Amino acid sequence: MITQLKGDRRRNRHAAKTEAILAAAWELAREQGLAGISLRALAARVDLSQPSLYSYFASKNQLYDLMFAQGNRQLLERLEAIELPGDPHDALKKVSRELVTFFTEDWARYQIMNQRTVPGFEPSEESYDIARRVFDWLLAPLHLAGVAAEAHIDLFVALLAGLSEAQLANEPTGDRWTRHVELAIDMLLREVQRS
Amino acid sequence: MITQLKGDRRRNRHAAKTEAILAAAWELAREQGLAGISLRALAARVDLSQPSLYSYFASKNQLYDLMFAQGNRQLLERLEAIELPGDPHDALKKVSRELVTFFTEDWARYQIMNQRTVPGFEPSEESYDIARRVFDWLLAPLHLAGVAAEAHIDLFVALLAGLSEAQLANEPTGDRWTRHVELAIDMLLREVQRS
DNA sequence: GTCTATACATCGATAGAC
DNA sequence: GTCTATCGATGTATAGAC
Repeated sequence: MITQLKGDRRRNRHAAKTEAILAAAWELAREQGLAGISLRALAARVDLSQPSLYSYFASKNQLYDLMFAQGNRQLLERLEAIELPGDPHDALKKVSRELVTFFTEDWARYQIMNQRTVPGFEPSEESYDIARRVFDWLLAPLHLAGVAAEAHIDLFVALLAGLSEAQLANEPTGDRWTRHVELAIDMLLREVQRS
Repeated sequence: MITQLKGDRRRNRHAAKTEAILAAAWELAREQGLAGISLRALAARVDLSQPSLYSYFASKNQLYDLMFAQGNRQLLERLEAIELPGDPHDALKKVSRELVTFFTEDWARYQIMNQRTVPGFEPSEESYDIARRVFDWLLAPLHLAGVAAEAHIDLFVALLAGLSEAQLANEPTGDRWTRHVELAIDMLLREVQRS
């Protein structure tokens, strides 16, 4: 029983430290780019020696995997917190706005979630499952708004990714592209109705 | 006169070797990712010692800059080679198809041209000028098709970038996203006409 | 121009002591 | 778990012979 409690405490300490390391990794990624994370700099930020990091993840790629999973978990949380308007078109617009806001508020997070930018990195099955859950969640408001054909869903994905990426690549802090989200959804919904 | 010819020959040899180095760099980038280019591996591919590369560019970032410029020059060439249909809508579709084909046929090229993926790299003024010339070239078929408002031009950019990137990130060899290029342009042109 | 040789700092990763 | 020490590879750069 005491051993059990001790085990729990150890697990909690370990999890808390892992959280702190991840937070520092996001900081570094925002400052230096995703590929610019160095394990020595990361260790220094959390008062560990560089080899000690390997008690928390087995390789740099696994650190990226943790970040990928965390990004997708954050997005799922944000989506589930939305209060959806009754009108399906308005609901889809609100979801789209949230998506683009989420993506453009952290360039490093967008990179790891949506681009293939780190040479050797592939998300693990478990982490990719979370990304799948995000996509599945999106299907409900899409279907309610009449966006059900694969072509239209793919256009939806391309539109939001394109607006987010153009914003991030050309003008990280402005809204020249993201302000067109609602216009883009209107356009897509008219296309859906036409067909 | 003879000296002149000799100088020309030397310049030609130098330019030819630079071409070969660039070609090898593209190969490496396609295999290992843009950031995965190592100067030692690059030198080995063109039968040079690593320090000898410095006779052709002053730093790795300048190599990236040469690649950025070459990618944009290739795109401009491809665009100028298009035989444009008389109908402005068809013309814009043909241009869009060419753009998406160009982007999706080489992931490394897309990365350096459109993403901010290499930590320290910024294109030089001269190289960025070529990118500007590409954009300026695109304005003509866009205007002819009635796409003149900034919002609509930005939507055009976002649509093509989004389709290209979704294709490259999720299914590098297929056409699940790129096949919707013409549909996307139809959709955009209807939006333009409406307003 | 090109080479060999060498230097320095940095990187991810591992071995082994405690 | 954490450390020190170390490994091999990297990018960058220079010296000096040919």
